[in-house]
Amino acid sequence: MESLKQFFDQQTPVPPEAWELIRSKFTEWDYEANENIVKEGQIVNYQIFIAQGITRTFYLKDGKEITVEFSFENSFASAYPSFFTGNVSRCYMAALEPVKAYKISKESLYELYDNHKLGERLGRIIVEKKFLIKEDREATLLLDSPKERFMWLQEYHKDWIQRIPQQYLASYIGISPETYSRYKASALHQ
Amino acid sequence: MESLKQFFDQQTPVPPEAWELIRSKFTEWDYEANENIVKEGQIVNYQIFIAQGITRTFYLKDGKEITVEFSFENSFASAYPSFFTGNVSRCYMAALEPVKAYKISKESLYELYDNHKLGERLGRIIVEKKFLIKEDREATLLLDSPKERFMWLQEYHKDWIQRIPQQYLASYIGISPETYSRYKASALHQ
DNA sequence: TTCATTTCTTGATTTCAATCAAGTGCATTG
DNA sequence: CAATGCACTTGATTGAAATCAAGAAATGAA
Repeated sequence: MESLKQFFDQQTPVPPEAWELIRSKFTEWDYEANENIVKEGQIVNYQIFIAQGITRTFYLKDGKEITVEFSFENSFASAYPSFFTGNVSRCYMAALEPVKAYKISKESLYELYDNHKLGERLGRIIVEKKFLIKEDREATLLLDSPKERFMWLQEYHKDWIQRIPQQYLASYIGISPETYSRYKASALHQ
Repeated sequence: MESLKQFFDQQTPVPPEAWELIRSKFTEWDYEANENIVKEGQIVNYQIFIAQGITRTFYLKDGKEITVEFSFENSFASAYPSFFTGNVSRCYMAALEPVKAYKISKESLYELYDNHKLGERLGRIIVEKKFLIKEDREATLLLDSPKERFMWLQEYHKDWIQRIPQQYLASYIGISPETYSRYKASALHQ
């Protein structure tokens, strides 16, 4: 779980004995490619830290999958609306590639929160970062045109383009697969 | 600052001595209607708790204001991307009505975080809630049509419609003022 | 390798909301 | 009380992306 330790240390220094305790709360967990980690209707009472692989979070509307999030190695993932509220999840989370993860239950996490200030701090910092991503995304969806969002992807997320099927990228930036394909073609001819 | 105490107590119980300390970190602050509380380019190192009034957060793109948030009484507001990252703000925050607020500096807040587990907890819980709002909003913007977003407003936020000028509501749900007006007219005739 | 299935591309058409443009009503103010 | 501006409405037009519809290419299983 070295990657997890490193992740925490990047947020705030974690002394060895705290790390031992934290570590003991996590269990290893693997998911196959395309496996649904979370399904709509489930109550999600855990988070995972992704050591390897990518997850995709999406909603199903009128039979269409609409992707709202990709989570990569060295980050936490969950169906957060369900996790935070205790309500059933409206979204799915699936493994895009085989995923190696460390799982922590809500119960264990809250134990950590109750007994260790450091736990609270890590929890706060992690959610602050997630909030920033969403805020950014909100601005993009409201301010930028579909074409601008496509170009943002090309400019800042070449790595995503390598690893993630095009249809999911299209859906993530809120455009149809056809439009994505056309933008791609027209970007090449320039 | 009774409203602030109540707000905290709703999140997690706050013992009297902790409350005394917390209270001492806040200062009263008033803003006039239409006053810009935050301007683009500023580094925002405080949050406010709104006791009375509404604030509106917006981006300026090509001379157009695009509203991303309303904050009402009994909630915290700030230009969070700037507050969390320390970068200059890309958005504005203005008072929609005269605002009576309690202000806390980042410095004081972080002091509270450092010295009191309760501070961390409150900070975490507040961000978690803000995150949920953004996540919900992301889903709406990606999943729902302009008309559906308008209807959502009509159904769940009648109070907003009472208090907030129409142009801002239009911008908040990502449609033009003209389209908003038309939807409104067609909703009346049904 | 071949076959089947899924993903991506390309073309034709449609549609919904933006934009452009006038006009109406309302409030503020001199 | 005009008169100026501002918010909202209504109409005409445009345009960008969705949808519909076939193919082409890539993937993967037998």
